[in-house]
Formats: sequence, C-alpha cells, structure tokens
Amino acid sequence: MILSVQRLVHRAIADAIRRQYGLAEIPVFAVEVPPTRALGDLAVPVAFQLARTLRKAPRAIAQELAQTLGAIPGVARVEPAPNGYLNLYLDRSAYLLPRVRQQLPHEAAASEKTIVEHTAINPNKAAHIGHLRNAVLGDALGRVLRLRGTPVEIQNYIDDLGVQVADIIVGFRELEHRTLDDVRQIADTTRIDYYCWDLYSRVTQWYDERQDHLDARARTLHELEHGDPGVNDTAAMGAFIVDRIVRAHLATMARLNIAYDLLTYEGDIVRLQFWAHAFETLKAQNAIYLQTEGKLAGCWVMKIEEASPADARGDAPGNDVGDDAREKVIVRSNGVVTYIGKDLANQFWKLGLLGRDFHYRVFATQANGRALWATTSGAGEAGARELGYSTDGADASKPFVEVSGRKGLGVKIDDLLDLLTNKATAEVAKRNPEFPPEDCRRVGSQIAVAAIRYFMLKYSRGKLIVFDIEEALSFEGETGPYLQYAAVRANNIFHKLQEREHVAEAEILSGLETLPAVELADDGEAHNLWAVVFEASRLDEVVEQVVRSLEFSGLAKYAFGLAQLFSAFYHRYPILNEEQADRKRWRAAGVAYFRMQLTRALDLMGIEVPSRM
RNA sequence: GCGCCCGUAGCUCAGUUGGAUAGAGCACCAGCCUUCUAAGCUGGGGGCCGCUGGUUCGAGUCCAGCCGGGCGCGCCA
Repeated sequence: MILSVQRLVHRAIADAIRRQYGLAEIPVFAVEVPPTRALGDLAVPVAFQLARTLRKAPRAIAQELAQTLGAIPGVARVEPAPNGYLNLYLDRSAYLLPRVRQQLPHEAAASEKTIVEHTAINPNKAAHIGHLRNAVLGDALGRVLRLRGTPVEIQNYIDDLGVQVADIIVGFRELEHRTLDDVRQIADTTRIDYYCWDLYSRVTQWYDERQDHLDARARTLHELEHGDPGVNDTAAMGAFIVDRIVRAHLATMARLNIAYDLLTYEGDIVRLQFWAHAFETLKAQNAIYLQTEGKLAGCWVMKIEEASPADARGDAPGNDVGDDAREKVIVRSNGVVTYIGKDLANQFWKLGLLGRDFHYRVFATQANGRALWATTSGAGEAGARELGYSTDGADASKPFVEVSGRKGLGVKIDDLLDLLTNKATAEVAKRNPEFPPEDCRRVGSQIAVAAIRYFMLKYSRGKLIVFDIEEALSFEGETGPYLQYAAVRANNIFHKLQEREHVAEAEILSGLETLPAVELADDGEAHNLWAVVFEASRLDEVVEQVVRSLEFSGLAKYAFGLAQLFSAFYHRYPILNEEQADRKRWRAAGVAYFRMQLTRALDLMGIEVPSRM
C-alpha cells in the first residue's frame, strides 16, 4: 500500500537526476521512511551518493533536484533538508481514501507455486515447545506468501520409519510386553501422545542400563523398514502408533490455527522406490560415488564442499590435499540408505526432478474446512493430482531455526496452551461478568494462541530462545494480547457508532472528500491521526522485507509499533464524543484503516481478533 | 581444531540493502479510570552498541584481528 508510492517517487527522482545532470548511470538509491513524520513521509538520500561524481555539496544537489522534480501524483511537497536529504510529504487525504475504501488496483505477484515444509515432528510422542517455533514460523511464511498471491502448498514430512518410532515400539514390547491390541486399547482410552512421552523417557533409560538393549532398537528399525504393515507385527504396530500420534500433533497444531495441505510419509518414499530413482540420477551426475578405501570403504558418499579461503595457497609439506574434504555417507556399507538419502529423494520429488509421484488419500478434513491429503503407496484417490509435482522452479524452503530453548524441551505444547487458556479465560470472565462461559472460553483460547504465537515470532530466527514461562504467560507489554486489545478497542468504536448513532463504517467513508481534512493536516503531536494512518499503510513494505529475509520479527515488531501508535492516539483523541463533525469523521476513517491493516497483520501471524476482551 | 550463530539499558530483545537525536518490553520511580475497555496511557532514571584497527561524506550495521558465550562436526535422524 506504500510500495506503489515508493516506486513512483523512485522513478520521478531518477528522471530528475537524468534531466538535471545528464548522467548515463544513476547509482542505486533507496526511498526510505524518515524517523519522524516531522521530517516527511518519504526520504531520499541520493544527494550523498551523487556528491562525489558531481563534485558538489549534497545540500546543493538536493535543492536542485527539488527544483526540477516537478509534480509527483500524491506528493504534496518536496523539501530539500539542510543536511542533503530530500524529504517528501504526501497528500494525506488523497492517500487515505482509496486505501481505506480498498480501491487500489491489486498488484499481481509472481505466482509460481511454492512448497513450504514445516513441523516434521517425529511421530512418537507429544509435541513440545521445541517443535513449536518451526511450526509457527512455517505457518506464518505460508500466510505471508499467500497474501502476496503466491500459490502455496504446506507440507508436513512424517518420518514414520525412524529410530524414534522404533524406540516407542521397543518400549511397548520390551518394557510393557504389549501387543498391538493392547496399544489400541491404550490409544482409545488415554492420550497416547502423552503416554508415549513418558514411555519414551523410560526407553531411553533402559538403553542406558545395558549395552545390548540397543539390539532391540536395531532389530525393530530393520523390521519397520522392510516390513509390510499387513503381515509384519512391527510394521503394523508402527503404522498404528504413527497414525494416532500424527493425529494428536495435528490436533495440537489446529488449536494454534496451523493447518497443512499434505503429509508426506517417509515410508511411501521407500516403498515407491523414490530413492532408487534419485540414486540413479545422483550416480549419473557423479554427485555421489562409491568410496573404496579408508574407514568409509563400501559406502556411497557425497562430498561436502566447505569453501575454505585458506586452502588456495601454500600447503605445508605432508599435508595431503583432500584430507579435510569431508564426505557424508548417503548409503551405508550394508546397503541401508541414510536419512540424508531419503531426504534427497524427497527434495527431488518436490522439485519435480524425479519423474514420478506419490499416490494420495484424504487424511482428514481440517477445522478450516480444507481437506488434508496424505501420500500413500497403495491405491490413491481421484482428485488429488493437483497436489502432484507441479512445482517447477519452486523454492523449497530450508528449516528456519536450528534448535530452540532447552527448558522448552520439557514442556508439552498442549500443557502450555491449557495453562494460557485457563489464565486468559479467567481474566475474560472477570472483566466481562455477563459474558457466557463458553464465550469466555473461546476468547480465552484466542488470547492464549495470540500470546504464544507472538512470543514465537518476536525474536529473530538467529536467536536461540531460552524459554521463560513467566514471559510466555504474560499478557502485558509487547505481547500478542496487547495487539488484540488495540484491535478490539478500534472495533468497539464502530460497534458504538452503530449502536448509539446508527452510523455504519460505509457511511463514514462515503463523501469524505467534501469535508475539510484539518484533522489529518494537524501536526505537532507525535501520535496524531496521520501518524497512525501512514504507519498502517506500511504493511506491504514490511511483508516484502519479511519475504526477502525470511525474518518474522520485523512483522511482529511492526504490528506492535502500529498498535502502540494507535493506543496513544486512542487516549488522546476521542471519536464518539468529538464535537466537530469533520474531525470526528476523519478520525473514524483513519481508525477504520488502522483496524483493517492491524487485523491483516495479525492474520499473517495466525492471530485472531476476539469479539471483546 | 574446523564451520555456523550470537555479544546493544539491570534482564529479555529490536534496530529496515550503511543514513537524520541508538529503540521496545519487563523491572524500578512519579502521575492518569464521572468521557470510545487501565490487558491501557503520560513522564522519569538507566548505554565506551564486547575490544582494537580499517573502508566510507557517514558504521550498532561492512571488512580484518582479538576477547567472551552457544550450537554443529557419527556408516544417528
């Protein structure tokens, strides 16, 4: 909503530079947003960059450019700042009206399908806080891409043949002597993800007791990988456990407004022999080779290139070349493919390089109404083909975060959500005594989700979050609930306008151009109407930045800053009780735009706006 | 040892492809509920941006070297 104006300004200034100085080549320059509105709405520091080639003071260049610039649509005036900046002031009412009325032409973004793979939790126990961040970040990326018009497919990779699943089977069998029917019984009468949480830690201890206990794991893993769930007990038990735990994970994520389009099962990659095909391709391209000597003899390996700037010169005598070139095992000497190999096959499929596809089945219908599909190696269902490998040029996203906080590894997501929901529900009930209990509960859970999702997004992804329960439980200050509260208050103004004065938003927005816009023109106060409106318009710029950097803290901080700006405005400038009709209307229009933009920003973070708080 | 990440207020963290006076929350202190919800607002104290050098009109941001902390480095996934 601001990007189009920035582009317009950029083009106009580039033209002015060409006209004024006849330069063949114009340096790359930015159109920035100055720190305060007093310095304008847009700022261009290009005069600094031109100073050297033109052998002129920045201030003089800025003055000359301001002179030759001419009129730019939507820009009220241009002022060369004494230090050399070119500051631009927008035509405020002309800026607000088409935006709040949603009359700007929609710009189509590049529409290549993009796959976002996230969550990918081992299906052997309840999901914990350590898993949460990847899911929240991945979900937010999907939402941001969709807003830009990019077709997105959200995939969740299920490692149903891994060591961790084998461990749980070992636990049921060796420690508890359970049959598949016993496990079914447990799954039907308890929360199996919680049950397995405890069982898994017991298995880990049991392995530590005696070295040969690990044999059970190896045996189980082998049976899992080579077994047919129809005939092999281990594979059947594994398939059952995985199915139930995956459903538990999906239920947990659904509480957080996180949904998926497709579950890709590692087992299907193996059974459909995706690896065999990827293997041939890798061999044909010499990407991997059979190591014949050293400790990796008999393994198919891939060279991991580590661009070391130091190795270009002067090898010390006796320092064998290639010694520090590392090799990654793709196929073990016993012929078993490693996780990396299977993942390579998955990536090949995602990029459409495999020449084959999964079969698909409907796994569930999600809370948002969308069908969730899953891969299968059996007979597929009709209607699933659109999910296939139409992903040419897709940008497969890499995992975002390395690991998150250690303390969080011991806390289950559902437990934390329950804690937050109970706390928020009690607070809602206290503040709204006449509110029915089920509504308190609903709003309480919306607040809980906001708190936890904002908490996961506010830190930059390079940061290791040390999970602090006190901080995560807070609803004050820079938190999700603070943002919701601002949106609820803004909405409330319109509820009251409707109730008390029978005026709808549409009426307020119509015919505004005939009213003097002194309210928008007012300066002096830092948190005036224009400051709120202008900041609200920057969402698209922030979204672009997020996509460029895959960094969501910027979106979180932007939304918070916007809410702060509004909160200050809200306390200072009444709307319902404002006596001057023109000021009242323009304020309402500005707040209408604010709530629209904040609601959008919250939606990108998967946060809902409650009806009241 | 090698690779990646981090070092900004007492604590937890932001800091836009290098730009205008380094910000926020928490904590602390002082105010504000007969006016649209006090999960809020206003004001205050608190900073060799780890250190040193370099590039630049301009460095918290880029480069080099140190110091301090984290993670990874398996025929695990």
